[in-house]
Amino acid sequence: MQRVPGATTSADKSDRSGVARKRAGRADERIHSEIYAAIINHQIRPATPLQEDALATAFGVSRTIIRKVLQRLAHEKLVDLIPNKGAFVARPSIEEARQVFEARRGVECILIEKLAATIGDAGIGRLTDLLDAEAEALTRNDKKRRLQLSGDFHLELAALAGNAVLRDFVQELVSRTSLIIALYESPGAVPCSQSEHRDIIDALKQRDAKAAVRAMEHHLRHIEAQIDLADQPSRVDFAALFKPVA
Amino acid sequence: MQRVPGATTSADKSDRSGVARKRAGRADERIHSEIYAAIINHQIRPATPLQEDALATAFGVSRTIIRKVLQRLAHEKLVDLIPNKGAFVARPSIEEARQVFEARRGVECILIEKLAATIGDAGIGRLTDLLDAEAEALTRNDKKRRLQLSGDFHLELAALAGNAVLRDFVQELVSRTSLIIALYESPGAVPCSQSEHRDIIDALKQRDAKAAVRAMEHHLRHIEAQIDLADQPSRVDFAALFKPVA
DNA sequence: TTAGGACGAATTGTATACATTGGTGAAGGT
DNA sequence: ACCTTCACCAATGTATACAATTCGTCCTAA
Repeated sequence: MQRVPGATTSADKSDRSGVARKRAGRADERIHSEIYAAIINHQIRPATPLQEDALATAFGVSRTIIRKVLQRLAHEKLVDLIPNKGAFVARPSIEEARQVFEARRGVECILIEKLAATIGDAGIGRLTDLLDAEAEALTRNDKKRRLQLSGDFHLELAALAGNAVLRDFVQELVSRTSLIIALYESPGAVPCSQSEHRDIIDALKQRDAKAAVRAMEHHLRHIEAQIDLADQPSRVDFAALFKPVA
Repeated sequence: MQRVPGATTSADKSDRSGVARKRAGRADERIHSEIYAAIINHQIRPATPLQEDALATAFGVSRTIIRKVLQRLAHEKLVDLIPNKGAFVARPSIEEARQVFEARRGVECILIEKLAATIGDAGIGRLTDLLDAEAEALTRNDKKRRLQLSGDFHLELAALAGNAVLRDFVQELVSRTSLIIALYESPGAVPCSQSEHRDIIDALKQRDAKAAVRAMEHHLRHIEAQIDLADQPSRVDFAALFKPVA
């Protein structure tokens, strides 16, 4: 399609002449990353429709690619794919949120227990760096970046444990958590994670597995508590509410 | 393509006359289930190429559908998608197998600990039924069915715990385990699971969380031990082996 | 006036045509 | 004889054409 010389939208895309022309093979990778980031960073709200044609023209590819990306995002539970209706940014229910947090407590506590026994100074350094960046974002009141870095912290923990399977699980759980926060966070949410992340690092430094697990569990329960308060903001079960009198 | 009247395979597909016409919308569901089952049941060996055209004609659909299914299977880690080469039944490495088992120990032990506190008689009944079916398959020496039921047992455990997120994790881990077994099981593998599954149920019956966790961990380590023995059966690192003398 | 249905626009679902890649093997030069 | 080169083939990657569905709108009839 980019052989039509007049096409404006695809013009800048096909203009990868001089530069190392990005092979098309990884275009869907890039598109996935961009949409993924936009969802995680709350640039696209839950329930937002993701129309195939609009995205296709926006990225200068055909719907084929977009559909592939949307399917992947659906598998990652960031997108709801409703047959014949379209794709929408996922809108996790309260119950789903509960289960995500329960899963996080389980998986991340396992990981941190393992980490406490195996982590080296390099690993602690990496975590400290993230903590510092988070602190800096806090002082700048950069909420987006804080959320991002807070997720990265957990991601790095998972990566350091050296189990790709569990790392992938945590990645999915962390991104789903981001959606949950977008939906349910109360306006005056307390900035929590900073000190709690420090507690986790401190426990790891001393190779105190018990304390590390306790810190992690407390941290996750704290996050959950902040959203659990807004317990019934959404859909009412009209069918049950307006049950016809028999 | 299914308008060719003589095509036998697609005949029942285009025959949407009398019976409840299978809506095309779920055709990919069915195809996924079939390929999934074939991989899990060891009817297709690891590294087997899954050619798009062949599958498309086999199922009487276009490559579009097949590609969708293959992508999903790839995300489920049952299929390796190699760019410009094709799809192949996944061939998990030894290290990957190790990590899958580690993850299973972590996740399933969490689940069973929760279950010990919450399971009801109905749940225990369901598990017992599966155990009986497994025993019956054992006497009939029906290996395929035993493998299937053994997986179902763990699946049911995960389902009973009432956390869809963790259930999905276990489902993925169990199916990946099936691939691992296909690759690495030693010929004279001892039929283990039967009594160990019973141990787990017994512990659950008595609501003994500690014992249940112990039984589960022992069970999973036992399975892993059976494959771990065949530790270097496969690819040799020729680059390292025949390193040129410097 | 309103219930009901038919048309139409918009959007997704599927199939097919075209482009591109990777490999195999034959031809030709060294 | 061997290595290189090139052309062809088969299979995947991508775009597009076509079919099917949904939903809003408008028109008609009671």
